[in-house]
Amino acid sequence: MSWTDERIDQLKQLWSKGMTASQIAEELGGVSRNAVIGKAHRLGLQSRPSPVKPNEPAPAAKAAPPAVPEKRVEAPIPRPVAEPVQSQPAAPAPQTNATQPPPPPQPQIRSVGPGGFLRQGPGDMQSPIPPAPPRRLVPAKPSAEVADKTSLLDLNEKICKWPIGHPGEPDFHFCGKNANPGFPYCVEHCGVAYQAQLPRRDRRPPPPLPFGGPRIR
DNA sequence: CCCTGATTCGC
DNA sequence: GCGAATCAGG
Repeated sequence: MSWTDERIDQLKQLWSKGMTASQIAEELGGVSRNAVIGKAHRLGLQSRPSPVKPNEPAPAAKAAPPAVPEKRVEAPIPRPVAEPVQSQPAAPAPQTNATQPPPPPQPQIRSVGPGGFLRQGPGDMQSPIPPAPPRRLVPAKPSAEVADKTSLLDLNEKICKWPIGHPGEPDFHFCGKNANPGFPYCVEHCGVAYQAQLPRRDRRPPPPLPFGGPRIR
């Protein structure tokens, strides 16, 4: 396997996402953990909490220099703390590529689920699936605001338990629609929750989670 | 032992 | 540039 632009991009994303080198290697396939680490360093990716680091570069144990200290003194700066931290707001450029107008993303039905819900390919999923309800900046009144929301206490086997929003937030609740018989979710959310198993090659985007998407602060 | 990332160095 | 081998901490 070679490091194509695509794979490099995946590496960057997964690495910055906090995945371990092993996980990334497995995800990419065809590369070892070491390959991932090596590439990450060559790319200049910021290293996250590493098990061994805080010390000054110890003498290479391999060469085993008997008495001669070191011929190439690299003058290690004691405290190079001020490293230009490049913030990565994960805001990819618009990429207004005139040569390649984005093809109309047509939801492709992969199969039909037991309850009649339509399975989609992962690539057809919208990024954060259930759009999180508007965030409140101030705590809402517990009573009126949450009155019509399906709370944890309202859950039973007949209603959809798909979470809306994030736990702990005032307006966190559950879908509450009629559940697909035999499933914890309604037909609609079953379509999101249960996807046809596809070969690894086809699995591009990260698996959708039954939440309002990754927490963004 | 397992895991982790860092580093080295032959290719 | 690549990555196996190696190192070293948890």
